[in-house]
Amino acid sequence: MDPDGGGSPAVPTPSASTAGAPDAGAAAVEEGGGKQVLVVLVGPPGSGKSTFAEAILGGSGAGRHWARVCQDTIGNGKAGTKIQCLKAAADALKEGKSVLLDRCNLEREQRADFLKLGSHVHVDVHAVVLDLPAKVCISRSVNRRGHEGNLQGGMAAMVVNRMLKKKETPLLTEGFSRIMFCKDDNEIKKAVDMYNALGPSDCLDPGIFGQTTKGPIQVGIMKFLKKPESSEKSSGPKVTPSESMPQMQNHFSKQKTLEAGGTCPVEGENNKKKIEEQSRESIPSDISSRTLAFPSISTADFQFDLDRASDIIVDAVSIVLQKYDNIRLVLVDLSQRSRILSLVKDKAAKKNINSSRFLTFVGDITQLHSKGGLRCNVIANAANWRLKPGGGGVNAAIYNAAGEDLHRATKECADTLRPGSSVTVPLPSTSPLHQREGVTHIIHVLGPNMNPMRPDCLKNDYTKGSKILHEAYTSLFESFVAIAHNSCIEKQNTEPVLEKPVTGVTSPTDLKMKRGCSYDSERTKKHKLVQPNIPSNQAREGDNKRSGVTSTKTWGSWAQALYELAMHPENYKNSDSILEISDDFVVLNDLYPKAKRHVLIVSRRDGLDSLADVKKEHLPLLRTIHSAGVKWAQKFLEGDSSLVFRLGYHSVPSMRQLHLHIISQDFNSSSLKNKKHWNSFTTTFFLDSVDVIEEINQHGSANISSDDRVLAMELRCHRCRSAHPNIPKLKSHIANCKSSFPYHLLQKDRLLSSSTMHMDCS
DNA sequence: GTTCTAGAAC
DNA sequence: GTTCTAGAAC
Repeated sequence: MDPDGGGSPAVPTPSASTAGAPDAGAAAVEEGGGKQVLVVLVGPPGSGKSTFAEAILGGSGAGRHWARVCQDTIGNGKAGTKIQCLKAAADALKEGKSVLLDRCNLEREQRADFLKLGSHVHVDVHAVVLDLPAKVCISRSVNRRGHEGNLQGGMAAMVVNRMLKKKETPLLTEGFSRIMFCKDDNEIKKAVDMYNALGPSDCLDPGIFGQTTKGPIQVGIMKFLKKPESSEKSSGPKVTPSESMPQMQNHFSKQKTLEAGGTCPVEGENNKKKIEEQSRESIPSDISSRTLAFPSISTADFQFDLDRASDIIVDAVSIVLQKYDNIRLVLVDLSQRSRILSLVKDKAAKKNINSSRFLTFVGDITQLHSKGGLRCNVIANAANWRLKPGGGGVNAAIYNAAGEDLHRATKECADTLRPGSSVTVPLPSTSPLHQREGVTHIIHVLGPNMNPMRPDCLKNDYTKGSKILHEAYTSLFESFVAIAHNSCIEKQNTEPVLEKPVTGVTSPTDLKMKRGCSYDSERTKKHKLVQPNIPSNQAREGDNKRSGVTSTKTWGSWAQALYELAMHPENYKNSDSILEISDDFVVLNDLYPKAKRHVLIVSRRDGLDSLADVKKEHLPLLRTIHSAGVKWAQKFLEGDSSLVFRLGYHSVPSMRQLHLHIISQDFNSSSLKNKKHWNSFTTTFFLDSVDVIEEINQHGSANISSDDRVLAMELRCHRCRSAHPNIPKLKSHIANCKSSFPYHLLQKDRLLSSSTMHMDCS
């Protein structure tokens, strides 16, 4: 075989003859003057690393002994680690073998320890970069089945997308003696042939081979996940292709903005100083990665009523800040006399929103750092539905400032945007906006239109308009939280690579994944209800208006089951579902569990229908119930230490009688069927018991800010916050998502696991 | 809370 | 044709 068959200079022949190579073995490797080789394969999932390694292991070879060290398989079913790979590589090298390192190795940091290993044992360390187009890797990884590391399907697309964004091209200065780039299958085959022909005494020429200059990697996850909608079907605003859609009436005057120097409308101080002070006060130093600057949506060209809009902004901000501790939001407007800024500022103050976590800012959103002293990595764009540059206002300004990179990157992510949704676009590092202002992500967001001169005018239907505007801000903030969360995780945890959280496009309405994810959609099985073992004539009816009931909600007969249980637990004591009965509460398995473990602790206090009725005097009861919850969670953890529990109340429960949910966070249950189920446990609708107790202790009542609207929100993974188009896709995702939980859940014992409860998990 | 089912989405 | 959602009924 001619290893250089194609005559490509990228694939050199071994410098020593491969003919008649001596027999294999560590001694032979030394004798021939050739060295053992550690081949560091560099490439994302789907690039063909394993195929490459297998082809050499299975090839006829020239007598060299090879070992494959593969992170996907080294954990014997569990996720492998870099440490395991390092050890296996060191062992193989000690045995005189050459090593094929089969892991992604895309980042310099991920490669560094293996290069150190190579220098310690005096072997040549080569990099073979499987530099195939992103779309090829994504397509392969999405479509493959039976992958060793179980990275396939839609999840794989997101992982590949994310990993490629972080790719750092190997350099000789890292310590490689040789780096070879393979751009297609043909070049990969030549490289395989070359290593197959490498006898124990052969060595390959040092240097770089096959590299071509390339622009920044533009990966297009949405090409594989999203099917572009036809214009007829789109429910978004429709304009003819030639129309432009300016978002704001006031055209930017950049010169003016710069001179304004970004002054906060409230305090006449220099903004830079103020921002810095605030950062020192209560915000961590790396706050820029957790700051979102956003313009007011829909209030300029789309003519949304400013008073209503300001209510919605403050409400949406309030919700997201309650949910996430460690983020900062900045509403930006160009005008010193901005009415929306002053309305929002007043309402935020009235609502006691922490002014260091939410602020208003006068300035140009494209020059926040250079001219305003405000560091933030993420800015929102008031986009048009076609996600095109032009028009006027914020959209034009951001596209102008970001250059062609933004247009290109946006096209890779999505084609259109519907009112009420958002899409995250990573801004290439080549963009001037990235380089000058440090902006790493743009989140395009589209709000409702009230302007009859613009398409899809809602004709003053503020019921619909307000709903859409709220959805737009919620989607924007959730998209931002996903970025901030990932940024936080990346800093904390550099391995294993495949376990890093992923962020995709964050608009459920625009996200159209290909079908094919497996999901067990069996029709509902009938669950056996708890039946009282006494005649039902003892069951009371019409108790809703009994004195002592403070909430005004009326309960249907079906919603009274827990109340009946709490008042007469003795009637149910033979039921398998009842786990414990005390004077204060009854513990039972939820009849329709939404996770592997899901139990309810039902208060027995008459008059407490839901959290809305709870006052300071009920604190001891709440603490008793909480302790019981912790006890039962601990009991379940003793049976299965892999579970993670959350204890909390529904803001507006369906069933009468105060009850605490203890629910494992796998959400692996056939009873979890719809959006309402999911969102009732994973949004602000679910109030953690620890927070409820604290709020009641401090303010005398629970803060029930969420209502039914949050139950209709987009489906997001409770761990990585990625959005999913429907329940089966979501379930398929959460079954595999290994991202750590959002930051706020990791605080204050909101999550109970074998590690937080200091249990022996061996 | 669930079940049922029409019709939208694929 | 099948899958999935959402709203009505209970």
